Amino acid sequence: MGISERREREKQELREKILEKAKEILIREGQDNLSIRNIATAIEYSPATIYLYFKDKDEIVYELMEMGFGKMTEELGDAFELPDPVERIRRIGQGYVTFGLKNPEWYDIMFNAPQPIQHLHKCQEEWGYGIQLFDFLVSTCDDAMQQNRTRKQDPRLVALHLWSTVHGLVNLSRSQRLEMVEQNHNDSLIQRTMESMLQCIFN
Amino acid sequence: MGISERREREKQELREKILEKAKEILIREGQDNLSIRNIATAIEYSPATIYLYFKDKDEIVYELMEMGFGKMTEELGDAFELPDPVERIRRIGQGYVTFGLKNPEWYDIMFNAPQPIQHLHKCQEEWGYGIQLFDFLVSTCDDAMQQNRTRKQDPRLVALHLWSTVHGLVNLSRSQRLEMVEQNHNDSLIQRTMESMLQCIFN
DNA sequence: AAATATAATGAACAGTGTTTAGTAAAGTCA
DNA sequence: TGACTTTACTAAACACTGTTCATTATATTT
Repeated sequence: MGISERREREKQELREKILEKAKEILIREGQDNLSIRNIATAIEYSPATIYLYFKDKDEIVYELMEMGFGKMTEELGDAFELPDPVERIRRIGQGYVTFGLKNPEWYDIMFNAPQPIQHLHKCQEEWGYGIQLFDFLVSTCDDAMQQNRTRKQDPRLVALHLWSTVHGLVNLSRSQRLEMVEQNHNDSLIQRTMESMLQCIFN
Repeated sequence: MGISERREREKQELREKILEKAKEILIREGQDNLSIRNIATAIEYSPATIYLYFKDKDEIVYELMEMGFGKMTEELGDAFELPDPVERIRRIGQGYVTFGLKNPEWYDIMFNAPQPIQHLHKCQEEWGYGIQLFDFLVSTCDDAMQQNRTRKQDPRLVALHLWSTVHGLVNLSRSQRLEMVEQNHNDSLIQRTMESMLQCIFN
């Protein structure tokens, strides 16, 4: 009988419509306006209906985080496949920061918001995308080390150094702290700082 | 006539009591529970009264940010006066990160929250404490450069590199992203990453 | 004591996430 | 087709949030 299958499909469709509208609200109105009621209005259902498709708001934000990682991975494009490890790191770093500066709402959900992590804890699951990205960075740092492009040390320390810096730069910009200490702060200052870091880590 | 002076004094006292209770709530219950109503209950006045002493909540959070800077400066202690610029940077960096990890609520208000910056915009004022700290860092980097302890370059880039990294580390820890990618993440991993950065910038 | 100036508040507004009891619709079977 | 069951949905409520404003209470001055 195809009825229960159709029902399953319809259920899936509404679930995806909720996420689609949530995404639109996030982009157009920001995280502050991403409320259950606003999503409900957008999909033309009552707020309570959303709870038949998602356990809570954390789960919706978690799904948005996954969408964000998809978007970022897409934008990073072929940077992952560059043969030279240092160039790989450079291009990934630039792409990461550019993504963060151009999509602060996405970035915030992916790397700052507590909701997705809360959801992972509730499900006892791992942060797949994050782990994947960090592990790739660690192994790329290891590649660079094998080629004597950087000092011998725990590659996780180099990876964390890199990640912290780009994360810090994006957040200092997003929180308006950078423009408070550097009036003529622009993307170039951030780019040059990144380059300064790369020059200092690799050779 | 001393009456208007006494009134002024009483007004100041209640204002400070509000901030004192706000601070207590922030420490004991976190930023999420720092609501006007909770403060009102704590000072045994109605919520509306608070608006006779502060323009809005942003102003209260701004004042807490200033308190936080006082607290941090205190904890950094004599690190500012170390004669060796690199040692100065090392100790300030360690103090900064330790403060951030031990006082996430304070740190968040000081370096992440939008409210204090919103307040500064409304008053058309500058971020005094932040500028002071960053400028000190820039000039310390300059000192190190004069002593040939680091490559010749714009000291602002080195300062921003340092700040971004420690800011990134504190935020990755605070947002639980670090423990998601490194199960046995502890303060030592962060400390070693900082040391790795210092080894790579200075000599 | 009456008039005035200051201080404080109750109640409301428009919002938030979430739960629950009850209703409407759809599917099943005689 | 009509009765029964299962599924889908929602109105209303709860306990919150920041903020404003008309009204009341208190303190000071005349």
